[in-house]
Amino acid sequence: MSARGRPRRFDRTAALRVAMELFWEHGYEGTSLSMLTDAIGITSTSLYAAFGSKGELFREAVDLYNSADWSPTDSALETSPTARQAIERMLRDNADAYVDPHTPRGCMVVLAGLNLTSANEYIGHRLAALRRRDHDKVVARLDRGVAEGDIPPGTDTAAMASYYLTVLHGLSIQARDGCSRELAHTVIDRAMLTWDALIRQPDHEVVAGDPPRSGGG
Amino acid sequence: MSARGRPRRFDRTAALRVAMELFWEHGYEGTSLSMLTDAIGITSTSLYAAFGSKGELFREAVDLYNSADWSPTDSALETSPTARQAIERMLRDNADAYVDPHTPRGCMVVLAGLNLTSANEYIGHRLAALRRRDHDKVVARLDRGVAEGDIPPGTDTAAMASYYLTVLHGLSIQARDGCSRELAHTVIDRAMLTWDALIRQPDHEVVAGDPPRSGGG
DNA sequence: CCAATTATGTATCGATCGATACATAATTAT
DNA sequence: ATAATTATGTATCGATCGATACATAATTGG
Repeated sequence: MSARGRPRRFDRTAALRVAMELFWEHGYEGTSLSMLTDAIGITSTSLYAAFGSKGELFREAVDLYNSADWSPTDSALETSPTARQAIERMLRDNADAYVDPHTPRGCMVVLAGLNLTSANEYIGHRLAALRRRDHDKVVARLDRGVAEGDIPPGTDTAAMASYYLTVLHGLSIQARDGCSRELAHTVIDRAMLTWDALIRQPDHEVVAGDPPRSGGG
Repeated sequence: MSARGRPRRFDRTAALRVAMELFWEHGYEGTSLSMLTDAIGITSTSLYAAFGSKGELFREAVDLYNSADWSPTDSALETSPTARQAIERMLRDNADAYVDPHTPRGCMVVLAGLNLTSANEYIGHRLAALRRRDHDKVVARLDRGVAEGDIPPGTDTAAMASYYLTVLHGLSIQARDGCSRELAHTVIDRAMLTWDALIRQPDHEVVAGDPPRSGGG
């Protein structure tokens, strides 16, 4: 690729990952250039040459965070056979990621852009747009459930999506506050009770849906 | 009180409220001294003379936020006759505050200390301690429900509290993302279904609890 | 070898951060 | 009136913010 010129002395991908974890933990404005350069082990000159600016670096870090390896949401929604299983897997896989001891706690998209100076408000808008996209994906998956018959027609899928995303976003705060994996899954147990209470309408048949798990496997 | 000396030319209480709203909206590090002095209309000298430091000012702002006027949680938990009504009122009154157009959206205690430099981590710890205190209050109210008979003995009140606080914290993010008051209450409708699914055990009588509201008061 | 290209190292930019020194104004106690 | 006390206004502190200028090192293309 970049054959010409003096070769880069550091691993750009590894550096991006270090930056992602710093932004993830401390947020955009809570992460300074000196924190980034110290953690990566390069000078600010090299960082700017490789990534352009702090805002560009953050954008790349968010892209990395949202890539398939890091974000279990897409695969949970797409591969689960029923809408109920899709929601539950989305919640449980994300919860596992939120309390993973190898990475900062909670969701970067939720947590990294909340405390911003006016000059950097666009960062918050970008992350809010990503949350809106997740909301739309959940609604689409629920609508697919309606189309496929495992959700009764007439169900307010938008409200249902908002409810489960509220739980998901709340779990980011719980994770930041140190909650255990077990407790997170117990919370999800309770959140899934809503599904059974709402979807099992008296005049509708329930097609699929596994029983609520108790522990969290 | 402060009879001696030159009288203060600004309203300290009003200034504190302005500071509270700025910290509430932008977080601790997202609010600079110049933002504070510009919004209040005083010089940094006067601000330091009146409040000591940025950290002290923030502490007073959090105290104001947690005072009875601003925090409906305590009154909801204490005055509601049943545990179910206490939880539902806590959620609905807080949700109303989160989307109140006269104040920043969401909960200051949840949102203001998430993106911090290492030097200011104590701010995050202080707010986390307040969230833990809320958790303990909810558990205490649920335990009281067990003692008074409207919750079956053996109920995992700690898990129940974590669940409802997860929903409450998630509503702060939803509020930041612009959700309507109606949608917030619809989310709470769904959250309260968990109560009925868990508390109405087949071998236990339900003593109290109003039916789930649909719209939101 | 030489030119072109790309990255690095040093040193620093102007702006802003939170915080203060110092002199002055306005009030009360005596 | 004078001293003591408290607040204000001006001007600025050292540190850090994100970002760059400039010279040098290391590689490829010719």
